Amino acid sequence: MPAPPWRKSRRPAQVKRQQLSQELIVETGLRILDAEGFDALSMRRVAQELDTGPASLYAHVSGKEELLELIYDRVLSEVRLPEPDPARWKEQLREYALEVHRVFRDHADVARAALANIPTGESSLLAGEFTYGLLIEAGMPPVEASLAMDRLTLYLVGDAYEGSLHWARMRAAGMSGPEEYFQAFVAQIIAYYEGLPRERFPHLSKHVKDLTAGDGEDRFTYGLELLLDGIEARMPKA
Amino acid sequence: MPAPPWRKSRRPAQVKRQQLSQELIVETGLRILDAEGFDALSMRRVAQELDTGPASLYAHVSGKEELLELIYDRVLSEVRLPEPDPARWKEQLREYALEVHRVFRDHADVARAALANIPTGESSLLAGEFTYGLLIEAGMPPVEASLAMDRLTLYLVGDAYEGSLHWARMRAAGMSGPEEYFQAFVAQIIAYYEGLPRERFPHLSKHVKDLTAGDGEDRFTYGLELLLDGIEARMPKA
DNA sequence: TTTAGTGACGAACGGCGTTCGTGTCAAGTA
DNA sequence: TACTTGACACGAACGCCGTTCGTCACTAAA
Repeated sequence: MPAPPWRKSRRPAQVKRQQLSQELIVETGLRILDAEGFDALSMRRVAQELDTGPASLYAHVSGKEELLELIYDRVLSEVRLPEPDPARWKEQLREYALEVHRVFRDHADVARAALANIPTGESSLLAGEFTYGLLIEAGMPPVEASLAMDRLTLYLVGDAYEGSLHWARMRAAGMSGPEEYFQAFVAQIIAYYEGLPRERFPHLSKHVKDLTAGDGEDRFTYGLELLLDGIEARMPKA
Repeated sequence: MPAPPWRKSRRPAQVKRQQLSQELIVETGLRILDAEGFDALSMRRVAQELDTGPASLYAHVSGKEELLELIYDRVLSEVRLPEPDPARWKEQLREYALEVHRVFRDHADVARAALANIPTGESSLLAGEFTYGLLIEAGMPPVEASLAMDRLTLYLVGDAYEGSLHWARMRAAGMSGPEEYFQAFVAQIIAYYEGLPRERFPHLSKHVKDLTAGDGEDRFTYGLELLLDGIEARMPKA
């Protein structure tokens, strides 16, 4: 006996629906984050991408905050850690920092979810163990090694965060590539700084060109070397 | 002749209404920021505080983003700058950093509005001129001085940002003072880290106590000295 | 075959930033 | 003095957001 035509079947194509899962949600969130940026990442957007309503996500994730943490740790899992070699602690710390920097650049906006999270995810912990172990085995006192690790991490995340805000602005301005944005941005700054009154801002207005020198990479490296040198100066002599 | 009773007077007490102005809006926003935190600061909340509707603000401020920038610069104006003395550049830079740190602590959440803003406000520019001039006059090449200033600023704001996120958590947990939060927080971390498998995280689990040593102030100072020492090592000899 | 439990999800709540159109009033002009 | 003009104030609405509630379809145990 056929169903009466006015009774619409409730779930037209249920069979093909893939199961929701935390992993699927995290992966989808990361995809949105990479493609459309932090501001576009909402629970509703993730649900839409999965052809469902926002309420469905809450069975697998306690809320947006947890989702962000999960995405962050998922990204950190892309960081490749070498076998620790305390004799080369400085080189290895530098390589580690550059590796994290690279991963953060590939997932620009993930840093917005990162600051002030005590690492509890698997990948964060592994990264922490690597850094901390390296400093300890190189001879640094435990308390100081904690501070050094903490500051280095703050630097990595802080720099990435700043970069991601620039990225967001670029997107908001409707630009396609970093070059275009960078160019327009620098031009703006130069124009503004050159218009400053010389007597009140003698140094800034004199060195406008130098102020805008160096891209993000240069700046990151410079700050990194500052920190590493500072740490080295405090490392007990072998 | 009395007005018909059904026609309610449109503006009951118009006389006493104070004029809106950009300064008033900024000051109100800052008050909310300090008292209730970043997440409580909304256009509607500011308008409410001024006994008006949110639309009224847009005559004086282009939007929330501009409001945040204005508040940020307003806060920076509390930073007191000494007369530059290049011979004492390191001390002065340290004092400057501590002064900024102090101001950011008084207005915890303002750092959330600060990252990635090329300084265009009056106070930001004055701070920049101070820092930059100090490095230049101390003998640092202009390009390198730009990098050093940039990284130092990033550190100041990044640290404050992290602190403000902690503050927000504290508020969300309904705690009253930093001590209570700090205590609960540290206890949580210790418990978690002690539960880690020893074989995978030998260093982390061995030095749990040391990992949580040092309060925010200690950490800030340590990172600051790292940077300053790094800069000093690059400063051409006098 | 009944029951208990779980995941999916439509609908709604309260909040957000911002825009539109209208209303009011003061200053300038004829 | 009468009229025009323009700036400001603001109620209402639009389209978002995160989250919660109650209900429904379905599965697995009893």
